[in-house]
Amino acid sequence: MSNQSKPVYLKLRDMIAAAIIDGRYREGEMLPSVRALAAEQGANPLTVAKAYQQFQNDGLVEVQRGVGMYVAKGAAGVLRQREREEFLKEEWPEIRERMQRLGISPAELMSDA
Amino acid sequence: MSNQSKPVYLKLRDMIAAAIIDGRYREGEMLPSVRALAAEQGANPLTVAKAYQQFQNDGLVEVQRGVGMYVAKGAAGVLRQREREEFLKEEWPEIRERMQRLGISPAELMSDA
DNA sequence: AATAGTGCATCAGTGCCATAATACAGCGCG
DNA sequence: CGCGCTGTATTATGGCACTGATGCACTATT
Repeated sequence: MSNQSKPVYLKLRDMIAAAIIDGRYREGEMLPSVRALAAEQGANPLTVAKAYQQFQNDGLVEVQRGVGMYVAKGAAGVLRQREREEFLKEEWPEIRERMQRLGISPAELMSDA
Repeated sequence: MSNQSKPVYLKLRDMIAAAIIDGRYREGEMLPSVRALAAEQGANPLTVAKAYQQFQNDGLVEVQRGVGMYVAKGAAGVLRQREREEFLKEEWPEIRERMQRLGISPAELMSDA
């Protein structure tokens, strides 16, 4: 679902958020430059910048102009907590309702790791 | 998630599909007319027509020109089966991965009815 | 100073979505 | 027939989000 018709900058945003939460981008470390990530992902630098901007506004990354962007202290925790609440409050109720409608029992989903 | 920035015609499509699966629009029964549903939902008749069209192409509703549209026989089953497969194959893996990342255990969500 | 790397702002182009205003075509009923 | 209800086709238009190209401002390094 997330890899289909979703805007590129949102896919990038989720990708970056996941990397921060998972610790692949560690706190205090430098993030990939706009141009570098753009080249790596085959996207436009501006699109990548737009993805980064969301984190700047929330203070989750600190910008040093002419240098680069760094993961702020505590960003991983804040991000995980925020997404957690968002998931439980906004997304899960609809998912649950949908499963109920489609007759999908929770048991059959728990099997694999 | 489904009620946010999604195009109107897709929201209507999902709404109608849910109604058919739940049996609120029963097989053989007449669907709300394009104009009626448009007025009820505060949407444009053309947008409603666009939503209905998806079902016509799949033969899930039968059109009697000048009369109205009827839910085809077996539409509910086909629809539920199709959405079921789509959910299990496309959506659930990503949901599961996300839950894992956020540290949400499936068990705590399945409890209530 | 020169250079190359950062992020950022501005402007423009493109495509999808939604709407509007009509007009047309088929059916049922009085 | 005449009226009113169906769905459908056409064309045009405005809005909005996404994407993109270019150039500028800033910093570190040499």
